[in-house]
Amino acid sequence: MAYHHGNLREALLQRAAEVIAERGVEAVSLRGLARDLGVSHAAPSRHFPDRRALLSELAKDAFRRSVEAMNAGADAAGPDPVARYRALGRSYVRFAREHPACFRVIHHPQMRAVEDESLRRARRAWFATLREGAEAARSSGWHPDADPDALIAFSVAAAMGAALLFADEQWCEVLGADDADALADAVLDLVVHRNRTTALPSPQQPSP
Amino acid sequence: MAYHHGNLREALLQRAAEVIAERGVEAVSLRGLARDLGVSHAAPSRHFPDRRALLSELAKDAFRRSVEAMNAGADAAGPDPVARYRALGRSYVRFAREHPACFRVIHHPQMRAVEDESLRRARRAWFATLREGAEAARSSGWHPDADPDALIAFSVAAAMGAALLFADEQWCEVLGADDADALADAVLDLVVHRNRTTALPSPQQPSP
DNA sequence: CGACCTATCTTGTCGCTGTCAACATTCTGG
DNA sequence: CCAGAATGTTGACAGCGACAAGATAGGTCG
Repeated sequence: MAYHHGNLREALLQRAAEVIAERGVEAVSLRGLARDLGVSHAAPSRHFPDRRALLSELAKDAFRRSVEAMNAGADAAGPDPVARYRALGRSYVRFAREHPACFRVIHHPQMRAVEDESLRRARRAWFATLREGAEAARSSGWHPDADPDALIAFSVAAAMGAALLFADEQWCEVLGADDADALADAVLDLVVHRNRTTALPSPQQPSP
Repeated sequence: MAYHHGNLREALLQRAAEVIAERGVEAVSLRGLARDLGVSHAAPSRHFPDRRALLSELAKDAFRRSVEAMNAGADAAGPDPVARYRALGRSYVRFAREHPACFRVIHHPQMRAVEDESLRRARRAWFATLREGAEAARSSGWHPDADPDALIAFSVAAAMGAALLFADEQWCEVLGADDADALADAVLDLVVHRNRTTALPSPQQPSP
């Protein structure tokens, strides 16, 4: 048995993600992770000064991966900005559903108080991705008359709210969603619904 | 000094709400509350078997008060179901902004796992309030062609997302909202925006 | 009045946690 | 090869939730 674990840092992050997925963020304890990995109770402190730092690292990675997923979804949706914007939101909700641990740690109250600048940057990058998508969609006929700031705030609220809802088993049950993915898509259709009060210049759009 | 506190239960709830507003749900500890109130560390256990029970009680009360606020807002908005529905959402966001402790405890991850039946009922009552408002609005011309279940889910997602956003100082800053209340109203306008693809029968509506 | 009962609060204890300090081992670069 | 950095261990301390046993107050009924 090696004295050095070899890759304790990554092992801690991975095991923490498992614990979060199984029993929530609250159930993550540095000592518990150390036990699970067969190292001494203070070993994690060599890689993360405190519990928050570990969760912060997880959150940072979760933001990065969710942005990747959103961009990939948008790219797969083709050139139309509104379609891309819808795919952005859809990808975020899917990401939240497929990676509950990531989503939970991102939105955990404890993470709101963290000062860590790199985490802040990750959060801002996520926001920027959504904002740019919303602005492009607006330029392309999505609520062209609305206040841009309001549209962005609406986008963030809808994305977070939908992800919160559909990543939560209890909420899905309350909503009576047999097929949560389908219901999530229907909700996104309502978000992205083109505002027909003004004529749309863009010629090609599969009427929703 | 009386041996009996007299009204320890209420004092605990009140102090816990203060702590949540100041430092978040995580900062609430039974021992800390006991210290603040000048009683012994085990005194709270006579009124709440464990920490969860205290938070659950706070959440229950928060649900009750938010439903009251929503109903009051709707009643003040007059008879038009769409206007009432919009007021419902607006009142919820305002409630979240004015009572951050209530909102935080309601949506705290730890509260999702609670078995307490009375808490479940309180949550369902909140949901029912929003659902009925959404269904009435639909009957009155709000997205009449959309799937009712999707409309309800959209309503819940938008309400939770908007409240999450506008009850959070950091998010308000990121959104660049000088006047968060005004921006929240603009977001709600986007949510409640009448779908003009179908003619609206109702005669009186202040076009947004 | 006094015995009793119940609700309430206190004291003491246990195991868990995060965090720090001191020490041990392994790895690595010069 | 060896000094220092990186990594892991051991030990300790305070704070926490939770439980058990005992103390005190308020009321009830003889």
